[in-house]
Amino acid sequence: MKKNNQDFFDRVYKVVEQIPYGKVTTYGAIAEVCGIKSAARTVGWAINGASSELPCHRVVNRFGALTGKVHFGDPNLMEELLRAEGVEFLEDGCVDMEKHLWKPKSINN
DNA sequence: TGAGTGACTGTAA
DNA sequence: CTTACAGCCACTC
Repeated sequence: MKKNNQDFFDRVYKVVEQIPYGKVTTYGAIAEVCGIKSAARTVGWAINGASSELPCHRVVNRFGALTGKVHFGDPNLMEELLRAEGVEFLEDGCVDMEKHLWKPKSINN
């Protein structure tokens, strides 16, 4: 019962859309809210096939590193977008998770 | 149908 | 401490 794969994608889209301005979240957090915390890798796939309207630049790995920046077409674009939103970066090139980490809540559809 | 890959994470050595 | 391996789920060849 219930579709699984498609539903997972749909959930990912909704979660990413809920990311507030100037905030970021992690793949694991999204996957967990989607019901499969172990599917962090699949979250990346879902975002990869998502619409351009999706703020995928606010999605980073658990370290805050912009691992998906290469998929934006320009490696600097992701960082520029986040900086434009007021997101601070550490010397490591990672997002300041302590200040900008946003924990997604239940989808609640 | 089966094997390989990937925008991740966690544990082991 | 750093490096390697395995697990997880969905997609493509």
